[in-house]
Amino acid sequence: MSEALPKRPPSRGPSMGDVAAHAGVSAQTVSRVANGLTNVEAGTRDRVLASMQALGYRPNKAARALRLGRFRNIGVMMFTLSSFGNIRTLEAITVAAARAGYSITLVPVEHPTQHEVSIALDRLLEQSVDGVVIVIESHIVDQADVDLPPGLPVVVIDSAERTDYPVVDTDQSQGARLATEYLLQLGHETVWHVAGPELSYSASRREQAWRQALLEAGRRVPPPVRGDWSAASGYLAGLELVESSGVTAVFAANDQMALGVLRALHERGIPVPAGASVVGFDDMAESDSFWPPLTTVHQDFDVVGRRSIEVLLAEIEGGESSPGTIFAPTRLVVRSSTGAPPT
Amino acid sequence: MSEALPKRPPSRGPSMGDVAAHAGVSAQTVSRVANGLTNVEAGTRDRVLASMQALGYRPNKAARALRLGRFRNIGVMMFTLSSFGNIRTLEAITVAAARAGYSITLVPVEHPTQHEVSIALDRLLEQSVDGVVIVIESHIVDQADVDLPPGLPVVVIDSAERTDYPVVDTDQSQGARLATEYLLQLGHETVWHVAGPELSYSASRREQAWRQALLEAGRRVPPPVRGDWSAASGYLAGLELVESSGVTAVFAANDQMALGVLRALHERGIPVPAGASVVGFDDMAESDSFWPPLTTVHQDFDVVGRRSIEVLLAEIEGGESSPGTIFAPTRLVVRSSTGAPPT
DNA sequence: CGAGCGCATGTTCACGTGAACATCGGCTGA
DNA sequence: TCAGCCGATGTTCACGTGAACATGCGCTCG
Repeated sequence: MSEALPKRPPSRGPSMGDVAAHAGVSAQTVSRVANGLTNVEAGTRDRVLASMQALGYRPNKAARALRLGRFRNIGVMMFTLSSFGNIRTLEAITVAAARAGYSITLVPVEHPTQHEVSIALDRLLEQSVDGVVIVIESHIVDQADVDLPPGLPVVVIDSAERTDYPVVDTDQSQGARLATEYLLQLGHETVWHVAGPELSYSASRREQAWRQALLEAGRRVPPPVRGDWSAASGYLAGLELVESSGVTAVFAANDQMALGVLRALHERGIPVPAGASVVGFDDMAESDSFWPPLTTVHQDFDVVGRRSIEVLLAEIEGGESSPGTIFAPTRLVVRSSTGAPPT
Repeated sequence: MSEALPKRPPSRGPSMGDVAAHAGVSAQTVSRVANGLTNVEAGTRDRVLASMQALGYRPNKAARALRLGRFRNIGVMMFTLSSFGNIRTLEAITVAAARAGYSITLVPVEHPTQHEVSIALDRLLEQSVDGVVIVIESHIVDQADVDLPPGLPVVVIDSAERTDYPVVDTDQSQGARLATEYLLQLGHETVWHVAGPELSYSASRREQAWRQALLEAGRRVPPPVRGDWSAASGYLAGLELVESSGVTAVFAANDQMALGVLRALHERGIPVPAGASVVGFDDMAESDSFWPPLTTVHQDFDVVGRRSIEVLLAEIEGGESSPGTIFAPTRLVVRSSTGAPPT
């Protein structure tokens, strides 16, 4: 928190009053024109528009927000921009919000600690936001002793379990099942798993579905190796898996870790997919160019972003809160990193 | 632009007046406490703080902004979140701004056309922003017939040439030279280049420096192959390069395209680095896990983000505009994708 | 032909805040 | 003892906007 010392007067632009004086009408008429109301005579409207143009008038959002009690602004709280999923989600949210005439205020959380989440949430609430999208492992959000103001519309992404807020998310379970079953179907005896961090709901849901799919097929469930979503952690996990014997199929909880696994396999001279198959999750743009191109579970982040904003706007503008979870389906994208097990 | 129909009154939170009444003081005293002024008796302050707590008071940012003419908000205009550089820059900007007590409003530009840039800029100006960071190929910004309001503080990233605004950027030329000279030093006769899109200043500066370095070393300058930053375009470029004979060293204008080049080389059975060397630009987190791990030019996006905000805040709070360019230095990260040319 | 209605436009006011100025009480120093 | 001053607190006001209400004009219809 640094101090702000306003050294010079913050030159304000022209106001409605200025435009009104220039056009020879009342401020209210300018307001009507600015808001596109129809009950203004064409000639008057043109005159006002001309004056706006001439003076370079721009409506003052602060004044409008103060008057209306609405800001047309949505707060987004996000832990990191390092993960592909978060980035794409943010992009989708931003675009969807912009289309609805809302802007986005992004609040970073540098470290995923309760304390920092509380701080960030606090800062978010002091912003002028009509609603909030939280894209953070909700384990942390749950633990954080923050009480969201009761009236504040909220949507949570990458989360579950709590039923008091609407949740929008990719159907993690379906995707993980897709990946696991595909590998089994190729003839692999079982499937190893490189899991995401413990704190992440998406990670645990993917892991759970992987386990479930194996159990249902009556296969052995090997112990999962845990990473932190990063390619580096995937590499480490890959090295560990290579040590164990009999690993023929690996399902990594995201593409970045899958990339690390691929590296480990290459380093140890294991050909992919001839020696081992690898499947990722996310379908990031680059996974097509991995070596070999990665078979992965495609997530539709655009849908997640769009639906989140829809739900949030329904809350904001309609007042209808709809607790519950909306799932976006996934699909398997088969490329060259998967094949039959070595004989 | 959708219509907003406010169906229910936007429940407002408690105001200073409410807190004042609750604490038995005047609204002005509440204001003083809220702003941390010292001329309030300890007992009074405690009473006010208790009342704030009790009522769940949060200062209304719109009212404050209206009163002060300042918003503590910075607009960021960005074309895409698909490029690693943009993402890291955004992250750095967000963190730096948050540290200074500013929030970030993100405005997306879906397609890099003049028209959309104008629209976006317009929308940004209607937001309550104290300043703007533009992270867009400035070819487009230049062409767009938008006149930024004269008083508005602006910083441009990924740009150059125009001297009326401060520009903060990575030292593209230095980085490209680093990469090219390193490859020559390894014994390669010359260096092929996979360039970025024509519209990008960073791309053209990297290309220019690559050319310059070759010329200075008295080497032949092969025709550059142009991509669009994506791994897919890098793959295509790689296929094209593989056709030409005598390609032993490739400098790709970013890591994503380098990844595509690697894929093309693998596909054609050319070993890296034994058969050909590849260098990227960016040092994205994953490049360490490419196969083989990628030698690349490391950009310090944190510095770029931080310096941008510094310059912008100096403009906003100090009123000192400092046109000119600030360059952040790069460094070469040598990994396993480079080696001596095949004999 | 005049009462009344609809439509364009004007006037008033409050949204929540903080700067400027006003007030009030106690304390210092000649 | 009292003028003067300082520090805590209160009062007034304007920031730019849009809702609610007021005005005034022309036209329709009985």
